[in-house]
Amino acid sequence: MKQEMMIAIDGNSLINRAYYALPPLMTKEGLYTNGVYGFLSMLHKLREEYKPAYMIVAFDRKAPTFRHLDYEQYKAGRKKTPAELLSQFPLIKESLSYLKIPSVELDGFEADDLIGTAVRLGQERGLSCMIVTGDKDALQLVSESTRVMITKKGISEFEMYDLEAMQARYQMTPQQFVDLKGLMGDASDNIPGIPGVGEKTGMSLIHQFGSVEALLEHTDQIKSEKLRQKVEENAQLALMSKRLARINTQVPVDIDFSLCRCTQPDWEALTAQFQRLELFSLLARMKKDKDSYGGTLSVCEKNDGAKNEPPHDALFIINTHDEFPQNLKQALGKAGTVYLKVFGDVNHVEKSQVYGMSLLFDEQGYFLSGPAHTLEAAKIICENRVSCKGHFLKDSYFMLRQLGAEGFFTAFDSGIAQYVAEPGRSDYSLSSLASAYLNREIQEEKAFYKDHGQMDFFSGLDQSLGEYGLLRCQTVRELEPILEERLKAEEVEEVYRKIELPLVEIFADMEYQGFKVDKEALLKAGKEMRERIEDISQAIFDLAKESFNINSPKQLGTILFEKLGLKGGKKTKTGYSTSADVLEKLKEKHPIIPLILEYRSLTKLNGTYIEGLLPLISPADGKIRAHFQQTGAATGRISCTEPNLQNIPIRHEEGRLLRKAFTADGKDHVLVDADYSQIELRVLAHLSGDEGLLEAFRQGQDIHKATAARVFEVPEDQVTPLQRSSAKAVNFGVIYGMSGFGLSENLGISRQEAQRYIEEYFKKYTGVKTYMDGVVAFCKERGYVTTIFQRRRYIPEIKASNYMTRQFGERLAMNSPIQGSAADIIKIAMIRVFEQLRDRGLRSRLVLQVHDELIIDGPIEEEAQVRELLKENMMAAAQLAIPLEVGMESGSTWYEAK
DNA sequence: ATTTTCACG
DNA sequence: ACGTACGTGAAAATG
Repeated sequence: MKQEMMIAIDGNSLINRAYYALPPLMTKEGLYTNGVYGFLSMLHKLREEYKPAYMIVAFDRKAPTFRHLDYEQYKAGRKKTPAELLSQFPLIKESLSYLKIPSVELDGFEADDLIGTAVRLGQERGLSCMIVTGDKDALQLVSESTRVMITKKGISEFEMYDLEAMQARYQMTPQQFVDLKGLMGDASDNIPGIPGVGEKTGMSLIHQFGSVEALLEHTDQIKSEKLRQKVEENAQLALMSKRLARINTQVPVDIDFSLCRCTQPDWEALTAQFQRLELFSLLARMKKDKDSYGGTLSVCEKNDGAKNEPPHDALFIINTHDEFPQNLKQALGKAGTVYLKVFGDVNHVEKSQVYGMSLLFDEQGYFLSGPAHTLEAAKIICENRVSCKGHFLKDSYFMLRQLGAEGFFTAFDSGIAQYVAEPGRSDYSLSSLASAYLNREIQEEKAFYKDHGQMDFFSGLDQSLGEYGLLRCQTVRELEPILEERLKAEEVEEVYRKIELPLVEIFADMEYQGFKVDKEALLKAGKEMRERIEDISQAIFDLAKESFNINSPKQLGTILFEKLGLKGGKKTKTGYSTSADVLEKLKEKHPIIPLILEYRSLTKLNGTYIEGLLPLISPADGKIRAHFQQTGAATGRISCTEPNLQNIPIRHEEGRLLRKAFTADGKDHVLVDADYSQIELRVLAHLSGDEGLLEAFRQGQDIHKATAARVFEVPEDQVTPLQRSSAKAVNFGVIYGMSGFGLSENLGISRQEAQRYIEEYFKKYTGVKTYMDGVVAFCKERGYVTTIFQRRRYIPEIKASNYMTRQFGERLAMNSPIQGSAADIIKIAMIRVFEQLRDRGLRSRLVLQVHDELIIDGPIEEEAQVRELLKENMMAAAQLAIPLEVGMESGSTWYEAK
């Protein structure tokens, strides 16, 4: 029979190695986990590779050890363990308890001693032993039946030492290793040894004499006079160092080997723990290797574990020249659910080219080659209201919409699900989810195309695309229960199902519709602008008496603050700030300043809004089709890219004129633009229940004026314009999680003054103050904040040790529920508006959302209906403590409709 | 790839 | 003594 093995691990050593070897990892709750992850990965790998029968982990204690009693300076000067690492110890110990691996620690002893003792006891029971540590001290424990694994590089490379390897590397016995350390000491433990003796000298002395004691007895035989003197002078140090270095294998500790015996973990507790620590892939790995964990496994347990390999669903390729199979038509119509993915080059300027569509339902995969089959299948899916599931279905829907299919029922979207569970991530790709949750590496779509060159769906490449599509569908299917469970656990299912999922097709449709643009108007505006830019540049160069790149903040800073000697050049890491608010203050100081401001404004308009937009206008129909990013903002807002139509100028007339180029789609059409009035302050009034704020809204007051009257203690009809605009800034400040500094910067007043405004505000709106304090306290306790509709945002920053970061976290905690609730509300309104337009058979369409504003393009004859429908649904989207108010304009261009 | 600036809510 | 108002995206310069 093969000898059974015990693995004994130096916990502290391995956690330290893991912590320093891996980049920082943080959960959305703010827990640091790189040490936990690295440690448990190593543990799993060891278990997998060596299949030990017993395992044990030893830890150091804070209390002084017997070595400290011997030598006060033992381990003196060690750096304090960073808090980010310290916090991971309890997490590891908890995990070990679920893994049913005992951890031992004892006041007065180090992990080394406990390991030495455990190994001795193990040997007495006839076990072979393996010690795992990063500390070479343990080499003294090597024996016939014990080997030592020393971490070498990162968390996956170890170096194995048995008697043979020790002989080869050091030409000495394990016992002599203690002697070696007696001579050379150990800087990290502050063990002195003999000054000037390092590994080289130490080893040669050991080779010559055998031990410290023998050396001290025969110092006359030392060849070098200098060395002899040093050894004699430091004889006591050497003896003490040797004592310190010797591991105590006789620690009075009771080790219960029945508890060390490897067995199945408490999977339930371990799963919960690993989900909290977001160690999804490690969990998957452990479950996959369940059967190597020892103990007994019931049959059913064995089957649900490993999910690394996708199941073998049958794959059918339907080529373009094939007839659309009759049986597929029927089966698809009857399918309750289909996982789908459309392949093509998604194009918002030219028409997209569709390669084909992957489907997975009833354990069968299909690849429908070419647009004709794809459209036919899509129509069946829509007509039969088959539940659609996929990853970022918006992209598939967009292409299907272009082909002519609409009316999908979205039942699961893994990208959106991950966003709701964890908004604010930067990567929501299927490959990242597959790797995190399933421990499966899959290619990104782009990488797939790169590997397979130009797609040619009339040839044999369908096979590989079909296989890839099936794999994607399978991966989504496997992610589904995991993500659904997560959404349930986080209580965000409602927001996901009722708000986010219905929006998937709506954004696809809005992208399909696009916004009509008057290209000629843009070209004309651009021409004028470039002429003015030319003139202004000349004037600037004349004043500067040299020409330079005005766009370069660096060059501009040099000209302004060095050559022209202007003052006030402050901030930024790299040099002078030349931002508008700095220049604004210098306006009167030099005639070049206003010119630069004008230059900046014009180049911005021309570069971003004319040159930037022109290439995005579709030659086919003169429309711009933005990309709506449903996972773009951590608060629940959407973002908009390529181009960003959510930041088209409006605040200054010069830029606002560009909105004349955004038009209704044809002479018989009109744009209707509806916006919420003060939605964020209304949300604040609702959330805080502040009587003053609520009353102001109930009475339909000008909210900034009302705030001014209270803060400055003047009757409302005597509020000056300056007071009103200051109060407006204060109101914004409240929403942003106001700081004295921020307000003072914004208003250009002193910090003390700004602080007074804030104090005055909170004195008058005590409900708001109480609410803000409450939401921060809630976040500190739970790690997240919620919106009215229970959307969550985790804010790890709020527990940061860094003051600035923590303050930032507090501002996020104050702002996110407000911004997020407003985002929820307009999203709900969008869904209702979209559905009603469809149900009433209207031809008007949503074309844009700008956070508190919805824009519809439609036939003039529908205008009255659309206006009513918009207002009704926007107002009814949420029942707050006060009514929501909606403003509305319409016109043939966006300029007029706003 | 990062920084600065500026457009919007 | 820090060095900040919240949420985005695009363009241009610079490392």
